[in-house]
Amino acid sequence: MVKRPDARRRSEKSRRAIYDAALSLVGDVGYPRTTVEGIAARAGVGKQTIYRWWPSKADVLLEAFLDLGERVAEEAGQQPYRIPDTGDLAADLKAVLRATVDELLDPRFEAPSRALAAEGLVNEQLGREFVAKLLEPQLQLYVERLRSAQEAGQVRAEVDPRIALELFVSPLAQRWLQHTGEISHTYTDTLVDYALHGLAPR
Amino acid sequence: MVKRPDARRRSEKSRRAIYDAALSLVGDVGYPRTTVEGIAARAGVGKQTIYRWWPSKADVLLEAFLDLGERVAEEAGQQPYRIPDTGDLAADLKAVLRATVDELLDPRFEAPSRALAAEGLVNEQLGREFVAKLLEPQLQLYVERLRSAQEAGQVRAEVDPRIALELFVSPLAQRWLQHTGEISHTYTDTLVDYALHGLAPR
Amino acid sequence: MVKRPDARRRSEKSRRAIYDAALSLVGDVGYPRTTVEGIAARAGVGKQTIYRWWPSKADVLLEAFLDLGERVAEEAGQQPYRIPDTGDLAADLKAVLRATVDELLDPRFEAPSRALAAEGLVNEQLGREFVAKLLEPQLQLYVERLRSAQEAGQVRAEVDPRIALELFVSPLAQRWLQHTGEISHTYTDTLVDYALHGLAPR
Amino acid sequence: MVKRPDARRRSEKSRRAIYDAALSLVGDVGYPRTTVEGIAARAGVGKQTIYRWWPSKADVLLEAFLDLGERVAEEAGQQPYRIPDTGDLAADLKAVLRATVDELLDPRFEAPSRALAAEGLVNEQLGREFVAKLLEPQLQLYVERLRSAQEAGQVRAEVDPRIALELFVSPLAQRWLQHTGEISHTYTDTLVDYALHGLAPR
DNA sequence: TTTTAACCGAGACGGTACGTCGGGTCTTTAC
DNA sequence: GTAAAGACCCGACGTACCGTCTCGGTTAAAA
Repeated sequence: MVKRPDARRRSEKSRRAIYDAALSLVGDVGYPRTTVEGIAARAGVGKQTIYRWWPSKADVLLEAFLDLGERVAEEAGQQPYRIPDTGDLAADLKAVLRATVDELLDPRFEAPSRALAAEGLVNEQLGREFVAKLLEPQLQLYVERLRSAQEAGQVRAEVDPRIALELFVSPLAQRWLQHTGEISHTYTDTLVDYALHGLAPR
Repeated sequence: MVKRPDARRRSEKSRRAIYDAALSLVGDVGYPRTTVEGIAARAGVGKQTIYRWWPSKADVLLEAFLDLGERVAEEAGQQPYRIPDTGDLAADLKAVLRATVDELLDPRFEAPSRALAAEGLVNEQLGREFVAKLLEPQLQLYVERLRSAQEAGQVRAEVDPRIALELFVSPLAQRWLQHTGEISHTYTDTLVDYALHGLAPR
Repeated sequence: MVKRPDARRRSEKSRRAIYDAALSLVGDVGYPRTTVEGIAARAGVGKQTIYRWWPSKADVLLEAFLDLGERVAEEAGQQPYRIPDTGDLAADLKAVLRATVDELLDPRFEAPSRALAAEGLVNEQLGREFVAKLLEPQLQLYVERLRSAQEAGQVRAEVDPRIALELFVSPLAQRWLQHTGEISHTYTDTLVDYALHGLAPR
Repeated sequence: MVKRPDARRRSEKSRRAIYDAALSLVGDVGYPRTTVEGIAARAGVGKQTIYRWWPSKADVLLEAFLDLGERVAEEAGQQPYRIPDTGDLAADLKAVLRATVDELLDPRFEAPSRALAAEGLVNEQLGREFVAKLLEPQLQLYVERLRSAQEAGQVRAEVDPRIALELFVSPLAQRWLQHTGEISHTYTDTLVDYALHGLAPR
């Protein structure tokens, strides 16, 4: 039987400091050279305080990143986010993807999210958590927008939205993750056009 | 000035042993717990022999993997590979993607290629090499097939093949890498259909 | 200025429990592996309750040991102890030393007293306390008995009793502490004989 | 089966540096605050180099101390040491004990030898080694001198020299180790006198 | 054909970080 | 309202690997 620490007595100050230290360290020196000891030192915290609450540095980073997302969302004074629905599917998708491109190029997000994605490839458990907590909720928004488009007759009824969304989301993801190409607003606009109207002649 | 070792005197036996040890270790214990020391020990080789020829374990693995690919190709008694061109673009693409699915599910490839992809996300230099030596050559085959389809009037002339191919390749890649969904022959068939004919009604 | 705890409000039950836990732990796992945390846990007491009243585990043990001595003495229904004075100095000394041998071989005393002696070698302050509270009072009894023997003409007048007693006490102590030889009744008898009559021929 | 390191490849420089660092650290900060990490740092050596060759800091110190003894002995350009035998037993013993007193008061020896003695009380294995390698050889010299005195008729034939020597050696040892009294030339002279001629009137 | 230089297996070395343990302090919770 | 429980910061533990280095020995190129 493992001794679980008492979460009620947890120091909120330390938690915050650890999140901040983790994110800033990853930004400064990169993920592989970020160490638990380094996080503890920068956070002004004992190593044990990290090991008490997280099993590994990847988990620290995941939580720190989720927390960052929440804080950013809160700042933006948000109601649960949805993809805009102006009636023009192409325009709505292009707008959202342009925003995504901007976010992917934001250096604050770059290092930690790439690090998490990488760790997730190799560490199955973390990968699933990463996907479930960060990726899927985003993708679900596309599913909803595509459903609405199907009702409006702008997308064929027999199309599976969960697969359809990958036509424009995955290419962007891959270019960003694997540096297989530049990412830009024109690029994502093109993706939307290709996906909606197909490659074959009409 | 760096001392370059004399490649002519290199022990072929050691090289082979190191490749084998690296691949089998990654398969056995996973990439992060694969160590240079471990590879050396399993290969029956001094550590220095590894460091003499490769700068890092990632590079060892990359070469080992490239070598594995070559050997497999050789076994298959292959002329330089091309995507079949039967005149039916959809059928050709589906066939190739089905073969890719089979390969991705082959456990021999699973651990090392996932490991390399992951390392490539975080280690820019390795990532570029991975893309240049493994990924791009594959993608180039699609570019050629799509060009031929354009000439045959099966793909619109203004479509950029390098982007177009991502509509079916990237979704598969992402599902496999990030476990965001199952991969199967029906799935890739669907991708090809969606990509060629678009999501919007005709 | 240090905050002194209010000794009047001290919990007698905790004190007892700590003494018992400390002695039994030292007996069970040895001094170096006895920890303050371990004592607290076994005593069912918070660590702070120990640190409130003692500066270190050595001091806890010293007090616990003194207390043990007192309790044992009490059990024995004792008036302040003196060395018997039957008029036969040799016999009296031999009797006392035999009793001491028995005590030294009692496993209840072995671990803690050896531990305290060891700690006292290295921790000067504790050493002085150990000597002052445990050792010197014992030695003083010998001083008195030897004085009485001098008055009876059984010991030369010019002999310094404080030094003289060391002739039989120190060898026993050293053998016990440093395992430099076995200790037994015959051994201490011999010591008394040698000390009283000298090594040189009469 | 434990992996034994190859002693032939051992770095003599590191060994020396570790001895020096260990002795000087014990001298500077005392035994309990001497850490393996500290020794490694001061010696400019990796921790593993210490753990490779010694099981604990106590063993490092023991060897360092033995080595110091040897070096000092070598400096003194020594033939195997013996207690002088001028025919006058009392004088010879007094001379040797005076020298011992001087050595015990030498600050170079003080900290490490006290530390070793202390550790030896609690760590049985080390204690035996300490006694066997350092203490007993010294005591044996007294045994020989006393035997010679017995042959010369200056010590009673039935006296056991191994016990007899404790009459003057142990008191000195105890005073030094446990701070139970000052040590000086007059003190050891007195011990010799008492031991040789006894406490009882002639 | 001999010499000789480099590679080779082996593994010790100075280091860095790991994850754990316990010290001594401070805070929270429960009796 | 006191003290148990235990989280906290800190520092040392002993281990695992890192990447470099040195040691003999073997082996293949140059002389």
